[in-house]
Amino acid sequence: MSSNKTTLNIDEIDEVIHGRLRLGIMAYLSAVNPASFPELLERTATSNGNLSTHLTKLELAGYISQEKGYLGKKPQTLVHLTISGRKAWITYLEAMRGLLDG
Amino acid sequence: MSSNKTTLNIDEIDEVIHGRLRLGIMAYLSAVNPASFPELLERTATSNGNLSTHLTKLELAGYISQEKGYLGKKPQTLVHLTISGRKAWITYLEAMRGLLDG
DNA sequence: TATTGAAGTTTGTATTACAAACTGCTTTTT
DNA sequence: AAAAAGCAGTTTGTAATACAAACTTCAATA
Repeated sequence: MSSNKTTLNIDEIDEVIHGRLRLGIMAYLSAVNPASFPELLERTATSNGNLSTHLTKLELAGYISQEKGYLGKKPQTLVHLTISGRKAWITYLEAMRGLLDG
Repeated sequence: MSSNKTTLNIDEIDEVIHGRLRLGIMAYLSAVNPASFPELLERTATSNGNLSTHLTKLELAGYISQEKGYLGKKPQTLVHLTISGRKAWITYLEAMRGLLDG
């Protein structure tokens, strides 16, 4: 069994995904994949520095990959949700729904 | 309108509630109100020090109140979800559902 | 050729999360 | 009766986290 009467399963909540900004990134990527860095910047309304560090964390966890290429002559990073990332997202959704729906 | 095309509404996610342990506390209190300190300790499977500090945060936000009394001769703190806390919980649920159901 | 600008990264700081250590009271053991 | 153990919770110290300011690099424009 995945949960019992004596403990809430908050330990099942993946902290890498749970962080507010990373949650936004993952939610967006789950719908739009890949997405560019500037696109994520606009959607999440954060600073580029902050976005960069959080993308690095997601990348280290294996949930996204960053494809550094060019759009014309401008550098453009495309952020891809990986297979592992999509699985983690599904798992996160289930854990949260379990918690939120009581 | 509460959301538009250009931004995810991650700023609507209440950080006081979103923290993993506080989320567990709030979820539990939304079903069992009030709950005792030892009861929360068991359900959340954390240390008493950590539970104490997070309860203080929730209290400062006005989401819970701590009623210090006695069960026989043992001190017992009962943790109550406040009206404001329940409202904030509902709001949080809606924000998260919006984000997760995408 | 200087200046502006876009696309990111690195660095510094303030906040947060967590558990170890502590306090105070009660019950049990010797 | 004194010491030891246990329950209930708080305070304190440290490691990790989040965030934006400052920096880097290259391209387009004045």
